[in-house]
Amino acid sequence: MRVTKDFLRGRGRHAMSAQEKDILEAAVERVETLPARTIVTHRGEPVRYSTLLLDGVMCRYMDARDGFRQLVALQLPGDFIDLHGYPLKRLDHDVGTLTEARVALVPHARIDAILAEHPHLTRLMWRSTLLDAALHREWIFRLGRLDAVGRVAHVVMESYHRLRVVGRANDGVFAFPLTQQDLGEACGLTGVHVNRTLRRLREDGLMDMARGQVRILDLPRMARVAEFESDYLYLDEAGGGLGAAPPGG
Amino acid sequence: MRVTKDFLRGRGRHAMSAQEKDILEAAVERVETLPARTIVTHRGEPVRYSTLLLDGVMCRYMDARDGFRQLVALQLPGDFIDLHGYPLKRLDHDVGTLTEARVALVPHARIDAILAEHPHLTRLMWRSTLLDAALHREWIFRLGRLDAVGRVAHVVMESYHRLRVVGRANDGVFAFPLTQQDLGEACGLTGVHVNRTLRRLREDGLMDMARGQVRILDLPRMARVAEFESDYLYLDEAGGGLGAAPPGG
DNA sequence: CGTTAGATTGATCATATTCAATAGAAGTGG
DNA sequence: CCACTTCTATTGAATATGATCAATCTAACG
Repeated sequence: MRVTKDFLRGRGRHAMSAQEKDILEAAVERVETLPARTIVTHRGEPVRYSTLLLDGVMCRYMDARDGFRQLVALQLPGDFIDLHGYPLKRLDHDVGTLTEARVALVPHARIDAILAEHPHLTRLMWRSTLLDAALHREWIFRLGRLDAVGRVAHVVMESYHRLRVVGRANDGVFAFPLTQQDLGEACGLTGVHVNRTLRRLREDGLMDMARGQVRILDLPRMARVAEFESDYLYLDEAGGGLGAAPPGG
Repeated sequence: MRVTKDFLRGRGRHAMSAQEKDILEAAVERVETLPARTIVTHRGEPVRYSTLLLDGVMCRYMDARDGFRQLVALQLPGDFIDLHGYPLKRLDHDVGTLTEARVALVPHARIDAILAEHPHLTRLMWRSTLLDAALHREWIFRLGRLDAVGRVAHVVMESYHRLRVVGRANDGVFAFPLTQQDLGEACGLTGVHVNRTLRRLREDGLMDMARGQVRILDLPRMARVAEFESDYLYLDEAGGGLGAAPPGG
């Protein structure tokens, strides 16, 4: 199985030529499996590799003084997690696993080579980091403008759409192995309040989350309470949207 | 005056060679002045130019259903505002001015040329978009984990540090022409509550904001209540941090 | 079958919102 | 320079939302 199979899948990957896929594949140095609930990169330390998540759920987060943490991103299969670390050389946040995770490691030196020789592939990698930035913005909106119900519904909707394009969700059902505490850390809420919020969503027939599985029961109403519009995910639309066709295939 | 004077100033610009500065300068098609409180780019519409902010304050924001808006970024002089639009081709948010603004426009076609020929400069531009992403993450933290006092203090501290590196702030004093309403839209608070929060900060001797000017009176205490650590701004530190020296200069 | 992490519920408290009114500052036209 | 308008800032009272603290309860697992 090719390790870059899910990278940018459904989000601009069609613009990648077969040759470019090979180049990216060859940039992977090795594949590792990380245990659940492990810190992978600490804020501030120099990074020399970027990580492509193959399976599992990881997160990026920042710690507050009171011991609580704030997730700033949820990373799902296909995400080139810390490609940000390539131009930045160090990260401003921690990276960790939530579940056991299988990752492919790409040394920055090999990315240098891609930059020097493959402008179109460079633009795709650049693009993938900007998809992250777009998610960040939506998270800002979520935290700044939505109430608890909206926030929880929003994370769930976002995760659903992202998992669907990489073949891990269908008909509103998907594995979502976060605790209510984790969800709270993503939504700026306490775990207790997430619990009450989930009960509300369940009683209203919008969704249901139990034993690591989410079932969205009413997509239109979920979208409404979450003020969710999927355009910010840049899922492939008719006409593509990446400009010029890729070279070489 | 060269229009790219403030681009990446204090944030990795030292890694740019004289030749690279010329190339970037030449990529500018024209300079415009935009009136205050104007929408520059609408969510979803295709973008063909990216905008370098020379003077003034602009913002990126998203609208909520209830009519309120959430700022997702505050753009200050030297910012290459919507370079994000280059790999993405359309934006997921609106861009507008808060004050009158002077901007330089760079056609995407010219960025294509830079990508094809200047990998190091490409990495710098990529980097500049990732500095935005780092700010986004900090905003998520701010909204998710800080109370009103912390949030307001945090925006102010961030703006101060950013304005200082482009020579627009000194000794804790700087022009900051946002209304309390604007500040609320950045902090996920109502304008009314921003007012009460500013009063608190003033009465506690931390800072003071009036008639478009901020005076930070106690930097250490401001940093504490805002849980502010400036590392995420990637201000130039000893040793640089951009890896290999630039070519050609 | 005990252990443990996570989920659930209740009671109380803190923080920010909402609604409403008033005050002040800046800009406009006479 | 003043009257007028408008936008912004300020304050109060009532309300709503989510946090905190403290118990259970439940499911998964050795």
